[in-house]
Amino acid sequence: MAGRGPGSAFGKPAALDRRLYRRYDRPLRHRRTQGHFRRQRFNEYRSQSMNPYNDFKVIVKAELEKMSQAGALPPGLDLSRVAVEPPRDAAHGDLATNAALVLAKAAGIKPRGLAEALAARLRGHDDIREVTVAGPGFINLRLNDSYWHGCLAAILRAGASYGESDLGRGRAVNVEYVSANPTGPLTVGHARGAVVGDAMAGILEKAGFAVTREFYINDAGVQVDTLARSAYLRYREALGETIAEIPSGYYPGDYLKHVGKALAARDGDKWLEQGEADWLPEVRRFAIDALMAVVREDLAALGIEQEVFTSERALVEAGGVEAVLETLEARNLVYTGTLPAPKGKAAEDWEPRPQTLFRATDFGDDVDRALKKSDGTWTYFASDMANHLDKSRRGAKLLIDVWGADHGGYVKRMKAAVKALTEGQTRLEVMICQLVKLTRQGVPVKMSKRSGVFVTLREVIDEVGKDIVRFIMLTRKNDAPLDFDLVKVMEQSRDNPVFYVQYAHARVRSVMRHAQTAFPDIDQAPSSLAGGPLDLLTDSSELAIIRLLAQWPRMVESAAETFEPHRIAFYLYDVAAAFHGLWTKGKDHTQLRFLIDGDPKLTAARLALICATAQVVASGLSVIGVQPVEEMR
RNA sequence: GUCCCCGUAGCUCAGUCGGAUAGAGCGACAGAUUCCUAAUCUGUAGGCCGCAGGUUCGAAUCCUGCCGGGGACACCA
Repeated sequence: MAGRGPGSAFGKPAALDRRLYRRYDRPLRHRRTQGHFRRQRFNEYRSQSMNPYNDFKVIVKAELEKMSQAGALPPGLDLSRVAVEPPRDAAHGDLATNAALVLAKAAGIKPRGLAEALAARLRGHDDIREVTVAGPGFINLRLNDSYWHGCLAAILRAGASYGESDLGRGRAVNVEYVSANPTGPLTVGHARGAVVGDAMAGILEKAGFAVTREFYINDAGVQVDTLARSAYLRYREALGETIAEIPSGYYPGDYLKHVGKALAARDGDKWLEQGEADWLPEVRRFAIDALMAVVREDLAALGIEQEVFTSERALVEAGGVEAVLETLEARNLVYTGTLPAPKGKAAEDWEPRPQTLFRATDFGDDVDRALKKSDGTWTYFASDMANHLDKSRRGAKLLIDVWGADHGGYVKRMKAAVKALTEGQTRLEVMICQLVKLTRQGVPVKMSKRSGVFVTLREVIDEVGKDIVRFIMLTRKNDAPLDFDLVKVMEQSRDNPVFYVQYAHARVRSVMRHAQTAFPDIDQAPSSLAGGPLDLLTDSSELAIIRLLAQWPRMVESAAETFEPHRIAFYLYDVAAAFHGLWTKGKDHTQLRFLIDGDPKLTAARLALICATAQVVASGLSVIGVQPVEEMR
């Protein structure tokens, strides 16, 4: 109906996709680990990184290697499944490793026994305060407070770059999103895909990928012909004709009146007496240009700027589909055949018809797919294959498409196509976005592109602001339906995550402002705060926040690896909750307040903590394209 | 009929490439405000993780089959 956009929500990659991704990534990751290892050895006195999970994974693996060398473990064990993670329950410790559990079988040692042996070795480490073996063979590590203080300092010194990783190692990724028919302004339906795609791009950038943001303009189908005819109607109207009613099958929206007027202003009545075949191509081109300008403005209002806009029509005219055909024919993947009738659907008008087909079934699809329509022109699928081949040839070995849920049935064939066209060298990941249910105080707001009374994206942005739109769109997994209530998202309460997170940031800024007057001698530059007496931070709530902040890099990586941008929003909510908790704790226990009269040292340490908190919140918001606020009023 | 997604507390949803006693918000109940923004916070109650098998030392997570909800099923985009 309208490009790929109108759906809205994210999709969790299927199991098969996860496996594909891992295969693609494994050798690289392995190398990365080794690199880490070398660096660690090379620089033994380096204070520490900002990622305890990576640091201690290296340490755990090093101890395992030593155990192998000492004969306590068989040589050549596969350590790839060894993980160091936050324990499910913070009461268990700061870090937990599953090493004993995953190695027990291959080593022929009982998990508990292996765990005890490894634990004994880890007990010698400087930063580790306590090592316990629990459950079936988990090893829980508790770190010295000084380690976390060092972590906090490192976070502050890293500044805006904190959370960046080299997961992507500069590899090119193409993220294609929105990709609507240029037949009208963007609607709320498009907004989710737009936000999800743009946030995904931001996350991948943070994770070290070279990201291209792309928009594929579906300007070659019958819908843009309809657009042209609708615009032509408005053109006649602009020249004085009375159009009583827009016939069904035409786009009725008022926005086309501007197009009609603009065309009349430019060309006068030169198209009035001509036949459709003569005026249509030019009117179409004119209308598409006009509407793409509107679409770009709508995207800009959302804070989205895609650097590549690919026109389907231009791609086809440049011979893109021929390139596809050539590639496929070289591999004998094209033939003429007749597809079976679709089942379960009343297909009275169906008739067997020989078609030009792509052997999609060779690549996991359910049925071979048509490349040509009955009128001899290319199918949308054929030109979309050209689009994907083109993207791949431009260098991206990972392609991400963000589609609406109504295109879910299209995923298999496009993946098959990419596999065939690139001989498995390029991977396609499709993020499916479910519908957004737009309501106002619980009452559904209708949106229908053709009715002319739809709710445009612009209207929603004007009403609630782009930052709220962006954040709310990421508060659900993309493949789950999302409720968007125009009133609720403006509420200032804990159950409104946007507010809650923004408020945490604003509260920090508020304290910092107070500190400026109460403690003018404290230099608030993060690098200065990092040098403060951080060892004064000893309360469990304070250390809990540092641990949470230390998870930011792995949050970025996990969101990138799983293609799940919503994780960022949930993480930020957790950080905000920890901060608000500490704040209120200071109500009951005044010694825990951030600003302590007569104690500039403790105050400086507390400022370092909340400054880092605000920094991570701001960093997270920036990754998903939301502007942090200085105050809420 | 086939394929894809989903099914977790009364409601809305998290659950880190299989791990420990499955978490949060809302709602309910009980509390906290001379003090940096109470726009917040603390606590209590509430679960055969749709059902049944299977793989595994170990399953909400992986596999199979059902049940229930949504979406897609030649030539549209």
